Amino acid sequence: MNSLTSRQKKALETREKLLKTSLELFNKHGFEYVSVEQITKACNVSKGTFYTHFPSKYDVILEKFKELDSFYSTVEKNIDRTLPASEKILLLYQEQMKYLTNVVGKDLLRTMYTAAMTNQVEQDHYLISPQRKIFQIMDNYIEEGIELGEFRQDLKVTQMQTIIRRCMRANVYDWLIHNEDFDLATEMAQFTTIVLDGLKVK
Amino acid sequence: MNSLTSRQKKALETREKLLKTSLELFNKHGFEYVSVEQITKACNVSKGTFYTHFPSKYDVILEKFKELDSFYSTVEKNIDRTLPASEKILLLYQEQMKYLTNVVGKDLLRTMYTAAMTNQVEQDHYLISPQRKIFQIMDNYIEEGIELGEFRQDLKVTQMQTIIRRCMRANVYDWLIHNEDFDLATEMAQFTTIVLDGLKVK
DNA sequence: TTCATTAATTGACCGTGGTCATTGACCTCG
DNA sequence: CGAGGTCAATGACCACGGTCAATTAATGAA
Repeated sequence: MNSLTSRQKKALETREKLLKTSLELFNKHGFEYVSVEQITKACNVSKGTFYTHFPSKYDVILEKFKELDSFYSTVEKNIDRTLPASEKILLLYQEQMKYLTNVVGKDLLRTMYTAAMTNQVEQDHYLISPQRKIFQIMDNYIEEGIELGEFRQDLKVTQMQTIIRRCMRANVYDWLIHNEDFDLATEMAQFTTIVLDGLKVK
Repeated sequence: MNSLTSRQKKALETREKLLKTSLELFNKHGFEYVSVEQITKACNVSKGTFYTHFPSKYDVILEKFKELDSFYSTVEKNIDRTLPASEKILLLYQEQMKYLTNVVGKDLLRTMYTAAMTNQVEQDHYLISPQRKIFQIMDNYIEEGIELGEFRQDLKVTQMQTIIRRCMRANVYDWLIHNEDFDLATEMAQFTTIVLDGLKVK
């Protein structure tokens, strides 16, 4: 079962401590205002140690986002299967936006959206990876909507998927660059409704 | 007319030299790979001088974008006035995307989109400032479309404007985070068509 | 038990964007 | 003129994210 050597266990402990402390400090003071040294000092390790566990300061946050997947699975189960695809999509996004607003927060989200542009390294960023649970769920809804004649049939499925995803990022990005807070869930619903309207059979 | 003292003239010269050199170097090596010191050395001034003329490395780029406005005015004149509003909007965006792709380039654009998120300082970033010429033109088209019964009347004008603008940023942002190049103008057209469809009277 | 191998940890070090007290050329006005 | 003020220019300085050769200690084969 637990086939870790004591060395590996210790390393994992260090990693977890760094992760936890980082996120705590980010939440408290904001990502930009927390230095790596501050984190490592709080953990009583050296600066270099941080980088044996995480490729960069940004990558710590990715971990937080990967947690999200389990959340989406829960949401999916609570969505009435008999609803039309477009409404399911709206509901799923609605829940996601609430989560992003209330749990993740503008600061971490901003960091993610920035990293997606600047970290040219990774072939493709998590933000657009089709592996993401939420996209898989969404894709099912879209296929369903096409099959049941709710959506137009003249567009490729992949095109539609791209559009729906882009829709999401559009609202989040705009939320991030507006200092004046607007309600992300509401805006998302409005915008997405219009796009879905454009995707429906006339 | 030219009421500048010789000191002010010299300062302006320095500023222009810095601006020109910066943009040249950015174009040649990429924004991230050009240091402020590199720029100032090429201009035979000290590092500090750069910061008497520009608040930050990013801000140099803003200048480049402000040039854009004259370009939009030209485009507007070449658009057939008798076309429906939705087509005018599409054409204008089309031209903008070409310009961004061919003249501005991914690198500078990415910098802009990043700065919009990170520079919390400014009340509202250029990217969303309603003062931008392109938005003013767009807004006219939208009002026209509503008045002439092309667009739905149940949405506020400002809401529609927000949606159309968000539409633009959505495609640009996605273009920036996809390493795999896609044709920005084409994607923009597809996406915007669908949104405009959702905005039209049924 | 011994000792070469392996991997986590260290912290001095680098280059960067940005700051600011200081300088001195130029401007202004008596 | 000339003195006092102004402001563009300077460059040493700072803090930060990130690197890496050296160190340390756990591991496992003989």
